Amino acid sequence: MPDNRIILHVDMDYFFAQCEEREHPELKGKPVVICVYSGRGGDSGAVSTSNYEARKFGIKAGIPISRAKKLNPDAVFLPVNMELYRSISDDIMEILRGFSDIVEQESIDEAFCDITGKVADFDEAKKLAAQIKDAIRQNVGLTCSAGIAPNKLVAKIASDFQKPDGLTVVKPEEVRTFLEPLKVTDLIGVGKKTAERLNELGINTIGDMSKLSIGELVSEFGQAKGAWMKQASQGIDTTPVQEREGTEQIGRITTLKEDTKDLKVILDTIDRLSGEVSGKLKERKLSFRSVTFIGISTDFKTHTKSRTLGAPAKDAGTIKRVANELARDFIVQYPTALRRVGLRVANFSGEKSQMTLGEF
DNA sequence: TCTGGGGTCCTAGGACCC
DNA sequence: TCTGGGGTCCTAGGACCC
Repeated sequence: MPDNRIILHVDMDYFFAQCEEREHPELKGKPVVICVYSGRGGDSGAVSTSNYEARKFGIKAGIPISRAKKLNPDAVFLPVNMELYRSISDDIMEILRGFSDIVEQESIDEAFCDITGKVADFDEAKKLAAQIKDAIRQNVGLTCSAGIAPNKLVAKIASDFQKPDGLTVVKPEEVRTFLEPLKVTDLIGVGKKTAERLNELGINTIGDMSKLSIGELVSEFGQAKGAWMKQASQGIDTTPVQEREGTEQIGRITTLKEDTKDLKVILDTIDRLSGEVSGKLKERKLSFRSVTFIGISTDFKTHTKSRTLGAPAKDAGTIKRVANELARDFIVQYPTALRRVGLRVANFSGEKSQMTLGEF
């Protein structure tokens, strides 16, 4: 796929917190912090999202709630309300579908649109993006940031470039100069670990990275990743915008009231999670073939035990039974206290979304 | 100041098959 | 004494993302 495409990335601004501001207008202008409480009592848990007022105090996603409270005790702390966010997300995706034939929802608050067939050039694309932003503001009452570029990789970086309520266009001839000064972690797919290794090699910016040979990158990061890094650093990305086929896995994970090695506590928790997972499977009319037990030890290391069944299953009983066996095996193998336990099913069959026939 | 919960994608080694 | 090559599936773990 040559890069003569026009790709739009839409990213909602501080989504969860903005949803709460919409529902509770009295919150506007105050620092708002959306929290995931662990259930261990008090302020145990982590920050999921915060609005820009809260970010001024250093309150950002991932930090402990207790720390956020020290940074600003007067901020408004709210628990996540996923149902609300999901329904608002659905409304936003509907609007995007009205403007673009191909919409790939990337997460609850982000999507790519391939608007190549909708506009003649990047100037028209910019006008269309402005219309989309208006439509979302008018109909949903939220602001977002948009990025337009010849591919997904650059469009995503562009949407993040000016926030909130931004609109950034990167034309094909501007891609290299746009990327050059940015940090390597601005490339989606380059995280903390990869950045550390790059920094050790004296590579800090995407421009630095593009000067490494493919051979150097491959010998350091392996064939697939190295080759991808060379391309990405030059702003080359040919992955198509595609409707997602449906989810690949469904899981539930929870923090235990206290760290434990007690098999009974773990099995009781697994029973509860099995029920929740099978409920989700039922909604989506899916059968699974593999079950994974997830144990996170007190040192925050993740361990898994999984099993693939000979034939697809869909009932809560099977999940419960297999998960129980896996949990027992796990306890024998890792005689370590657990902080969190989880369950995941995958290898789905059943109501896969239908093929789109319109194109043929 | 103690650290949530939901995902996707990739890798490496071993089993197994032709 | 030396002993192919390719493919797929499964398990466990890791990096990364929101």
